[in-house]
Amino acid sequence: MAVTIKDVARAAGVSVASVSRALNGRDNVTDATRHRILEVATRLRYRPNDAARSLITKRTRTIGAVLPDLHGEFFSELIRGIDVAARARGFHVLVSSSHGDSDETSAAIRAMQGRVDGLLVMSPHVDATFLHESLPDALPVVLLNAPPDRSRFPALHLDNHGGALAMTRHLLSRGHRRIAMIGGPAGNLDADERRRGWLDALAEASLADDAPFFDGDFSEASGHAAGQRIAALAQRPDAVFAANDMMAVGCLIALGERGVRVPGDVALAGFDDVPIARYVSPQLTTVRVRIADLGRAAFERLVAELEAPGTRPVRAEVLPCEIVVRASCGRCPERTA
Amino acid sequence: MAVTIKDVARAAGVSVASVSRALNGRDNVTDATRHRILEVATRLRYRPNDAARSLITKRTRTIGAVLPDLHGEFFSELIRGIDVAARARGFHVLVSSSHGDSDETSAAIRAMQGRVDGLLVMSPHVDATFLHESLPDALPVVLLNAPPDRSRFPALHLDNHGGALAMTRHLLSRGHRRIAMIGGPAGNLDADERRRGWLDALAEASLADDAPFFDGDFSEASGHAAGQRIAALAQRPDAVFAANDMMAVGCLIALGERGVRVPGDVALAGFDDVPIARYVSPQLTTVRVRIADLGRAAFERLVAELEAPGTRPVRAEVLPCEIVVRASCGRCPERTA
DNA sequence: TCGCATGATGTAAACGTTTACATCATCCTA
DNA sequence: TAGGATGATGTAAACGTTTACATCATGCGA
Repeated sequence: MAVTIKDVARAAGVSVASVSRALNGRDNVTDATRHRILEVATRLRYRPNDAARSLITKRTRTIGAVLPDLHGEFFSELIRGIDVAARARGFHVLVSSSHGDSDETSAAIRAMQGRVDGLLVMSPHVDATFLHESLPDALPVVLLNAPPDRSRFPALHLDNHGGALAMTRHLLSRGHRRIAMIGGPAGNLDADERRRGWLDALAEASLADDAPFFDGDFSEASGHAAGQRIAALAQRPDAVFAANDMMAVGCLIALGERGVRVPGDVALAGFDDVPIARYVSPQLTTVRVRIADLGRAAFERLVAELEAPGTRPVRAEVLPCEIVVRASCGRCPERTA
Repeated sequence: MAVTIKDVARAAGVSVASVSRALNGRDNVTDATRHRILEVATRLRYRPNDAARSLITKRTRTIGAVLPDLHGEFFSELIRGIDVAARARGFHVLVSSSHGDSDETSAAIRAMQGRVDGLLVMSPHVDATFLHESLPDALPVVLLNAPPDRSRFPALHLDNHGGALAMTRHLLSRGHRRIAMIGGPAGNLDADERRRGWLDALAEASLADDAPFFDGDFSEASGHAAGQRIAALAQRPDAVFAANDMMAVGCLIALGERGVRVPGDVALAGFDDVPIARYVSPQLTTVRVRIADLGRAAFERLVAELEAPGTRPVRAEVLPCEIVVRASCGRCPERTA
């Protein structure tokens, strides 16, 4: 049988109330008493029972992270960011990596009810309405990279639009005029925003009209397919901007197979800055997203909500990206934020 | 105020005991009563309070996963494997990605006390003694890729030795005689086992004596450095077996920079089968480890311990690896298990 | 010296379950 | 038909905390 607060009280010759007060740092305890209690508690290796505490405080000091099927690096970095921030504040993290469909997501959310003080939810393609049904009004939620809507939930986004805008501007500044894009899966928010950034930058240069766009789905294979089509084009683009690195890598390989040189014949850029980006040849120019920061920021936003519900406006925050210039878009030593 | 078991009892016209029995599937409840209770419970959207339940049952239906700093793919796959298995059995997963030092690991373990029914702990380099101090005797623990010892904990291992043995044998079967290895960090169990497998295979062919060994630390940079030294060697090896894929990639790049062709001049193999392995050129021959399976198996082992403590012998289980033959070791169409 | 404010400490209720035990109705057997 | 076995249901204790409230001692001003 584990040692309880009663054992500590008895051993210290005080009441359980005093033990509770001393251990929770309340001020209405004599220093002498507190000291004695603390000493006894450590000697007895006392550990408060979280269940009993939660039962009465209605707090678990645990948050849930509900994530879709993410590629390894994104997933691990995100969890890492969340976990580090959570630990710093004495919170625990319950994970659920839901595999795609929204039924499973809402099942996971339901299962977490009562075990968590709040939820971090990432669901890049589903529309948020199902969330409103799955979630009890009382539970604080922060959305990650979720579609913008007039939701009652605060949300955090990577600046997909800004990153794509900056990258396309960069390519334009290098003298490229005909800049193609390989897009991501239909209905994916990140993909849409990246496409929008690309288009906006082209529009600034009055080049948006017949800009070549190729469908993709974020997979290396779809990038490869797009690369093949690009290689076969009568009028090849000066540059190709893939909506993520995996497609850029696929495209790079396809171009190589067709004898199209990068960056000699065509410049190439990606998005995400996955580790692979540094290992392909030429190294890939890309947009770096600070994923761990996204996780950390989301957690902090959630904690703010927990500690002072409703005090901060429910709005979307945007985390900046930075472009990372490497060899695949030609010799460009500078690195722009 | 949330709806409690009392509300359900009142609405169904029975006692709380009957509600509890009905909801927990006990057999001593009339079908009629059970049905009525269930109906009322769903109508009222009743959700049992986990804290109250845990308080009395001493169970949380949650397990903790304490993981070191792993590369993205390994981390996410492992969590995924654990999570899927856990969800199937109605368990939750508390994660903690400790960043290296064992102080933090044991802090994480301590923090999880009382919140979890059992622990999955991965700590490839620390010696397991500190675990014995950090862990209460009562808490079931399964170790992942931990050093073998006369521990009281069951453990699961990837078959690092077997994988390296199989890969080295494969290289030998392709006619390579002088097979170098780039090793992993000192004191790392996986690295040691892989080296041992390589040595054992060489010993079988009486080639172990002056086999070239290069130090590495699992980083791409250390592989690159080793590659440079290999390229500069007067008597180059026929093949290089890197203890992980990242070092193999680094080595590949270094060799390419020095004009050493792979697989023409030297064959190359790695370990892990990370996604990058397929995207380098030539594609990398490597040892595939089924990480999600490792997570799943570890969870199942832990659950077995939870449900029938001490019934299964405390011993180490080993999960097989398979070698994946690609272009980097020359044209070898077959794929061996 | 009395009464009162102040501050430390104790008492006990409450949180929402599960479950041992008591109770009660029903059915079967003698 | 009495009485015992069986099985459904109810009662209440228990789990280990936190916290509102009561109590008590102390010090201070009048």
